[in-house]
Amino acid sequence: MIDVPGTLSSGQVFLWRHVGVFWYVIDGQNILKVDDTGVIDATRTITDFFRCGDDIDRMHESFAQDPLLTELIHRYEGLRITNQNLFQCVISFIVSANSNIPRIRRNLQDICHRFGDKTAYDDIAFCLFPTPAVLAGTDTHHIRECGVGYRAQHIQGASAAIRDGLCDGIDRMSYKEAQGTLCEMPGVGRKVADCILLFSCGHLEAVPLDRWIIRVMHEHYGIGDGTTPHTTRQYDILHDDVRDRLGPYAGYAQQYLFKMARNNSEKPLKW
DNA sequence: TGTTGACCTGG
DNA sequence: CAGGTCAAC
Repeated sequence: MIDVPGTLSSGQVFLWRHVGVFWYVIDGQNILKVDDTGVIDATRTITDFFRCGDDIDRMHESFAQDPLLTELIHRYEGLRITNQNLFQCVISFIVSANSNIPRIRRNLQDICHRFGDKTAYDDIAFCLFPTPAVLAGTDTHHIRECGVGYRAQHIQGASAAIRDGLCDGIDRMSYKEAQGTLCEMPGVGRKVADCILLFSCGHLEAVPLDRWIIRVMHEHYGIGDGTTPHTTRQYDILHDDVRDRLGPYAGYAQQYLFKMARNNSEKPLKW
């Protein structure tokens, strides 16, 4: 069973709307229609957005020696890792850098409204995510008008790289190979790359080390010092330690821990 | 290789 | 400060 609202609001995916009993998810040039059981229809292709093939039972077993994760998989039962459109995922997490979730959502919505094709589905108006070619051909001055600030340059550069085929065949690359490819794009460092590797390339060993996770790993596991790594080498060392500790489903574990950290935070979450 | 700051925007 | 990245010492 999938916890659809819980998954959609877990900070992996930003462009979704709740209308009546359905959720509509913008995924590149595709719109997914989702109910509480999962994807039931789409404008283009029905994709396995919620990764229904993942062996959740096996994941539970791999967490058996970890009391915290064992508790969290029950508290947040049904939380999934998503499988998103690559380009939209790249831009989403470039936009996320040094920002916050309410603003990330607003920025991405603005990008769709200004540069994406308008369409209708179930008599509801939507704007699709723009194509790489469109954003690559847009002056950074106009991209900035979406409120993304200095990231506009990165968005344009990454769009051009993808339009020119940089990421072709990335699904067949190893974790390290794909990481190297992704990090060639402006605005994509280790953390953003891990988000893309996990949410779009199916690498469950990818663990995005953001401020929240770094804090949790220090406080609950005694790994790292709780401060954000500032060099790639530092990030890699910490990543190896975290991955070793969380196991083969480290990416899932990260998502549970991220959810916990945010839910325990002082301020009420703004969705 | 390691260290330091700047960087758009808005809550 | 916020789900980092980049570039100049």
